[in-house]
Amino acid sequence: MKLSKRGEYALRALIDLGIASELGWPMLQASELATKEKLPIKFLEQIFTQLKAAGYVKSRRGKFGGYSLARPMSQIKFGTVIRLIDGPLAPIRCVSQMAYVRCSCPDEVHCGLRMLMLDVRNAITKLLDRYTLADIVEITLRKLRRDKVTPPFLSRSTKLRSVLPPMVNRLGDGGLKFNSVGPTSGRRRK
Amino acid sequence: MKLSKRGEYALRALIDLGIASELGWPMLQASELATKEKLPIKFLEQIFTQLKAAGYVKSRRGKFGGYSLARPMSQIKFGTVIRLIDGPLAPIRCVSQMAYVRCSCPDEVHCGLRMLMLDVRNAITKLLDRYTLADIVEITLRKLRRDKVTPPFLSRSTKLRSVLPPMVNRLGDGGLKFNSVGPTSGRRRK
DNA sequence: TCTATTTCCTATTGATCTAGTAGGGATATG
DNA sequence: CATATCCCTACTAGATCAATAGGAAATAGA
Repeated sequence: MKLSKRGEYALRALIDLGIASELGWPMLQASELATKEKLPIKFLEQIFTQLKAAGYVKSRRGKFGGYSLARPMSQIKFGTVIRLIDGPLAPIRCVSQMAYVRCSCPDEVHCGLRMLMLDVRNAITKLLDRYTLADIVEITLRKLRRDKVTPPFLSRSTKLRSVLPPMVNRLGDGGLKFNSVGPTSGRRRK
Repeated sequence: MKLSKRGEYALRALIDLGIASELGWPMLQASELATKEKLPIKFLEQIFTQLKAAGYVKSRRGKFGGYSLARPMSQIKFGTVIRLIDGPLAPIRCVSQMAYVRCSCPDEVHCGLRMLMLDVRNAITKLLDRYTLADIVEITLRKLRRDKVTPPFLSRSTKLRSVLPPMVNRLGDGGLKFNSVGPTSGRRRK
């Protein structure tokens, strides 16, 4: 039940790439991303290599090079990316659809643990296989605008446009039902 | 997104202990459980030690010793057990309620990844913190009876009662809504 | 062409975790 | 006392994680 750092950085990178591109900045440099999000550069490079090999990003090298998304954000599902980097989503292999392995229990059909874990698996994949990069980018942008905050990797020194390009807003407000966040939860309305 | 073997065996042990006890067999031996479920004995012993220290099981040693549940099954939640053995349920610590740790991202409130992972965490805990051992044991027993199967660890050589004791059946059929299982999915009705 | 900047590629490493194994001690039964 | 059980400590081979290191190849501008 854990996302590796590698996986976490990969998703962060994709999301940032998505946000930047949506704001008219289709290409980001690894170093840029690393400093802003405080990730180790060399590690991030490795991750990009992996993402590139899988067709999620493309790159340009040399001066003013960088990485950009290689396909439409609406076709990048989180589940698929996580599977690529961290392996199967299921808590135990005997409930994995994509990478099933029989377990050691004598009777799989009547295994209570399996029933429970199948539900857990389904709950996880229901979210991760449904939401795409487009969804998350959209929601994040909405939040950022609502609170009048500029995403950090856009505070570039040179050539930063003073006015943000008009944003697409395909969904009505409240389209996706993310639980509102609130720090560590606990009490909410005082 | 993964349950360790240690965690898996712990849950298996508890479930079997629950089933056995519900059938009038309050105590099981580690060796017995290990052979029937095909788990390494010594490893299982270690796990029992841990479960005992946390108050889930109690033990009796010497000849005819064994392990039994130390508290009512309805008070044993899966989430708690897994947290004990495998640590936090949340995919990343910054969305963990029980073991929150701030992550490296510059702005937690506007972090898209965090929003998504919070949903995943909630989906997981919603299941694991709701279902108790009592629930799973009940469902499993129902399934076993429906299909007229005897749980393997009850096929003990000596002193096995010929007639199973009357079972409690506190819930109407279909009370808990587990997805019906079906082998590896794929095609179903040929 | 030369230099600076970027991605690309391969190898290595220290730390931690996983899934056990090993060996024997303490305790209970008959 | 013999036997069966849990109890306790230590150890380990292997994998995985999260980087780090060093340089090669490509690109842009002077």
